[in-house]
Amino acid sequence: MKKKTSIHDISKELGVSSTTVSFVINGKAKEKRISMEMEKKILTYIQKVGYKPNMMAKSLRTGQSKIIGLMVENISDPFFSSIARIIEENTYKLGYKIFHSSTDNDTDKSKDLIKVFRERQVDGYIIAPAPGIEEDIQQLIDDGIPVVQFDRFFSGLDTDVVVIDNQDGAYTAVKHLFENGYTSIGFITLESFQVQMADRFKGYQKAIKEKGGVKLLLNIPYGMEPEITTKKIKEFIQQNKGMDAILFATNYLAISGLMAIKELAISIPQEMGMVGFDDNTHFALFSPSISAVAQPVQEISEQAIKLMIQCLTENKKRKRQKMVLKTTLNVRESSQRNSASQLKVS
Amino acid sequence: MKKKTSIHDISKELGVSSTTVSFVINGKAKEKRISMEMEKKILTYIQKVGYKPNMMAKSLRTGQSKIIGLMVENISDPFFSSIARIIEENTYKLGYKIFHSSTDNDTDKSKDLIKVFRERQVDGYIIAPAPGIEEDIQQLIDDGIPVVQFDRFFSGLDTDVVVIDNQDGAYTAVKHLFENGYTSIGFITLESFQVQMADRFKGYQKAIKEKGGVKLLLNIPYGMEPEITTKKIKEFIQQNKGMDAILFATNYLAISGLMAIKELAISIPQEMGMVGFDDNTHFALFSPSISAVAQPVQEISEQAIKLMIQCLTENKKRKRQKMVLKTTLNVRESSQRNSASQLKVS
DNA sequence: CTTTTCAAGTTAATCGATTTAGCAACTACC
DNA sequence: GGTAGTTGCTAAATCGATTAACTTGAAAAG
Repeated sequence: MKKKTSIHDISKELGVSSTTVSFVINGKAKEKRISMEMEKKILTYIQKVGYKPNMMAKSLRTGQSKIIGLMVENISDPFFSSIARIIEENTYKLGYKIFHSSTDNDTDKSKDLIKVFRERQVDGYIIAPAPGIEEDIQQLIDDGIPVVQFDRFFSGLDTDVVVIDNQDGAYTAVKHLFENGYTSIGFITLESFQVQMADRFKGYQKAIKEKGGVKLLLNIPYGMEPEITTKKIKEFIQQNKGMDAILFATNYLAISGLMAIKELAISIPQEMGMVGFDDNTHFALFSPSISAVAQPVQEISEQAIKLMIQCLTENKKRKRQKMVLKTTLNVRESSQRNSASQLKVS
Repeated sequence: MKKKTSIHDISKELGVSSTTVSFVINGKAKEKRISMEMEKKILTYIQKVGYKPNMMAKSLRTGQSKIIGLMVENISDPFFSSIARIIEENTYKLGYKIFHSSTDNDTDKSKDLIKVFRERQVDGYIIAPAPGIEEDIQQLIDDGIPVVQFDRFFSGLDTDVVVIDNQDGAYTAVKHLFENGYTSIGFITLESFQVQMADRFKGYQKAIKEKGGVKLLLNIPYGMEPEITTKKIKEFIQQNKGMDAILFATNYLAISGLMAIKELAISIPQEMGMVGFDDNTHFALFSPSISAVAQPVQEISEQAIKLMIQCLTENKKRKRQKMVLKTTLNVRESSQRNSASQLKVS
């Protein structure tokens, strides 16, 4: 095991002080009045031995780890993994690394993760917060650590926020179903008081009220096995014979719902229309293809990074921003019984 | 911004030396003969102020970062994100954190990432290597840094390896297609010399040879846009009219293939059978459902961690292991024209 | 000729831990 | 009473960087 070369090894080898080497490495040669020849000499040598600074030492001294903590619900969920991918890619270019962790939307796990991140001197947090960690985030803020909330947020906290217009997304989806001839629309969502879910419900409710329709609601507890979810959805469908369309509040609920509908041998979109919240590449490939409210994943990621970098680089007393991004309704076969698929039948 | 309490703050406050505090924190109280009262006193105080050690300082001193680098092809690919999730979860319990990065299977990007990881003093690497980074990994080995290769590997390197039996997986899939009455089976794969792809091809070839069939091969360059891939697959299908089944070498090739088949209005499994390599939760939900060779994701992840932890904790001269895990063929509708779906038709 | 200014570096403290070597005080034993 | 052993703790070096403060010699200014 070769010992890595340190800045001291370099300084000894070249017969200069480590200060000089440090200045050169950090591009402060001009500023600190190091001669061109010295600079060249050091740079050449560094190149030759392939010196790489020890970030641990650097971080210890400067107090900056150049690590951003990313806390999501579940990194294996396509929505979050896409975001993780983009965030990772972009922050990397700026010299930051990402620690990420899945919270499972669990309070204790989240609290614990924040602790671990703090031990690691993470510079800032991009976080889709689990319920019940408001105080922990407040603590971060009090300690001057930048936080960007995304996907959902605690409104009582003075942080930057990137979210989508959940209410509008759900509203548009339900209206779309009405316009396509569906009359009794159900909403299957998570048993959750988090804003993103609450807003999707509000959007649903608003659309229903406008039409004077009846609310048909199913709440699934968080973290349920897919099979159990499917079973519950089947029961829900059977108990509501008149229901002819469903809006699903998350992508995996839509998947479980699809399974339920398949098992009940109900035809989509003829007997039952459906729209999912949060689109997926595969939705276009199902037969029938599945309509969905698409989140602007790229934009969410980029805005979250942008805000985080602003926090990290600009003056402390920046005003916090809240970005609300628009969703897009991707209309496909599953929600249109009076168009394309209708034509096929006739 | 409150300054975090350090071990010195504690020692000063309690009027003891920082050595003593350190011993207690690291559970060496008995070993280092610290009295019970002193231990209790320190532990109580630490609890009270919520002290958290600075891992940067710790790492600097000990030379261990307790960080494992995970390099995958693409973190937003379901296969890799599932693995990332499991690895993250399990290593976390052991006090390790994960840095991960997507290589895009790109040589330069991978080399660069290894550099960055080294700066960060990553303790070990779990890596699905991109082509052309054999020397860089060898360098890691020479420097005594543990490496576990997974999914694919360079056979010239003395590292632990976790892979699946790609050849057998592909062989079984093709044989299955033959058994279900398909006679002319194509193979759509990536233009790649990496072992995992080479082995899948070998398995295909072996099965074809046994039956005395004809090889029908399409190589798609890596990193192609899905639309272009779909176009190429369409052309391939049209140029090979006799071909009645296809094995796809990756999950996203299967998706592009599905799109191509759909656009050509060819019926599955009647006119064309198909099997994907690498299963996906959604495959069971397509109509028809898609058969696939499933990788034991959980086991791959667990073995990779196990081997890494062994490297990290056991004596240096451990013998490297190569684990070859079995795949499972999940038979669904897309590959059976003479069974369930056949019955429906008759 | 003295004082300033400037160029080109260097010294040494520091970040927050770990760890080796050692010190004082007490007990035990012959 | 002298020596050895034990108990309970501490001093100080160290990891590899950064950086404020200082030095030194030469040129410029007065």
